[in-house]
Amino acid sequence: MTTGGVQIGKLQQACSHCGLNQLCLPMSLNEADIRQLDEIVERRRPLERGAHLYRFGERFSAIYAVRSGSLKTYTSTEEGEEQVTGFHLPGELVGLDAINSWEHPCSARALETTSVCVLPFEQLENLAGHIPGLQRQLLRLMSREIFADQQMLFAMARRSAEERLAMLLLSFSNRFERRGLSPTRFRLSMARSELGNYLGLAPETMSRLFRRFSDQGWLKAEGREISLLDLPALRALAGQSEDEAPCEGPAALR
Amino acid sequence: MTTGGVQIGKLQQACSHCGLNQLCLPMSLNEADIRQLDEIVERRRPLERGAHLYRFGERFSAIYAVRSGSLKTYTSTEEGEEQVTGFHLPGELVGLDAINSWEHPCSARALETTSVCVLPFEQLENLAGHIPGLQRQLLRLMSREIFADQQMLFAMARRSAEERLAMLLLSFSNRFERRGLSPTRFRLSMARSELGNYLGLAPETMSRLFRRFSDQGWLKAEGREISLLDLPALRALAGQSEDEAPCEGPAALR
DNA sequence: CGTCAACTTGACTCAGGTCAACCGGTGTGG
DNA sequence: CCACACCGGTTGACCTGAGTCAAGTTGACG
Repeated sequence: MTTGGVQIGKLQQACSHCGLNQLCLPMSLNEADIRQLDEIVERRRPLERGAHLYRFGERFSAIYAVRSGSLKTYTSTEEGEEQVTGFHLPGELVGLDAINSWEHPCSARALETTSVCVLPFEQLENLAGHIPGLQRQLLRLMSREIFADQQMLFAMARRSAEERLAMLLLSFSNRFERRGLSPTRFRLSMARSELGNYLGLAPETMSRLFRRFSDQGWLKAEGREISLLDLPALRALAGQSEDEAPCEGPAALR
Repeated sequence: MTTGGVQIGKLQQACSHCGLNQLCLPMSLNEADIRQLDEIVERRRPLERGAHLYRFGERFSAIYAVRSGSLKTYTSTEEGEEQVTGFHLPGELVGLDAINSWEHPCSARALETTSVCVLPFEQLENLAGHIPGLQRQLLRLMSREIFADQQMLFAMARRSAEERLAMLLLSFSNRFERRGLSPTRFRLSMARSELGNYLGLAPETMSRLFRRFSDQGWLKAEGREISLLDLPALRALAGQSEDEAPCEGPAALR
């Protein structure tokens, strides 16, 4: 047992036993392929709240899958402005934006105690060349990220503050639901101001929005504990028709 | 010779002779690998201005590389609102956002007479499994797209209308320059209102911005013919420091 | 108990949207 | 060949959603 971000060994959970494997990279791989993937996955001891997984400008060496907890990724300018580019929940990959330049173009920081699986990129690339299903899944996940960013772009360009918040809440709702958790009651691990930053809104605006939403009876918010009380109303606001498959479409919003 | 979108044969230019091959997928492949890539590339007769390369909801079968001309991609809601998600110049790939769902989540339409190379996805995937350099380049280009979308997100969330326009103009400038064209004089193939839509701005605002920019002596605009007269001023506005490598960083903005 | 950060609330401001009128080029059909 | 319509663009007047600033309030934690 050593200090630092040192590997703890492949003792416990392998991908094959991980409850998230149907959301994550192993999705639709067979037993043997998953075993090969397991060979290259490193598991470190968890990050503490506020700790960085990587920082802007660091050399890229691996992509990461969130195993438990949550992360935010953000860029910052010289002037110190910060822009949150995403919140990442268990089963989701981070670091895909660094493949191009081999440098992380943003930083990733734990919002709570968080453990990740480390996927050393060169080995992953190599393995993907041998396992078509893995290559495909990697491309799919990157494609999904592109799509999600475009949805978000649309939201930022054309949607009002209310609509954006509704979309974000539904996005969380869907992402919790996919993991088998309640789609209507969940605890957010980030501050209002971080949500606001992500949506391009001032913290004061967030506060007013939450108030308006709970006055309308659409949700109850006790601090970071959220209950969504009227999904149809939120969907209507977010511009999702009632029957729209909530797992595809705008719901894939990050 | 047949009608419709039929293949015209691999007569003329193969990737190996294409002037864009250092921007496009073949980048950093060797002769032999490029030949294999050439095997699967289809080249159709050009799209006319206004014609669709694909439409929202269509089954995904291939990604496309722009060879000449230009495209816009856009999503539209049931209510008929349209949101431009990108402009695509020669050497750039489109359709990457469809890999995830096997359906195009947006439409792509030619802004002028445009020819594209068709890369049937299953064959491309297969080939990428055999040619590590190809797989890597594909991942790189997708990664770059993710990064560019995030830059754009940042711009939409935190930047003023002026700053956004400056960024977009510099993006075009850089993209023309990479192709060996003038970074300061170019013809845009899209309407002001399409630029505005992309940036989340009303056409009236675009008009006022162009006026303000030319009053300041930063550019001259005669219709769609643009001359950038003061790159440093535009860079300052866009938040790029003078010496910042213009080919990486925010310049990769699409 | 004091401190600090997250969150609220209210008052005011302003960037950019909306609406309406108008201009000039271009295509079209009589 | 001309009249008309249409589209993209421009300009002005006005309005409003959300940012900003300032002053609390609440809650967690040492």
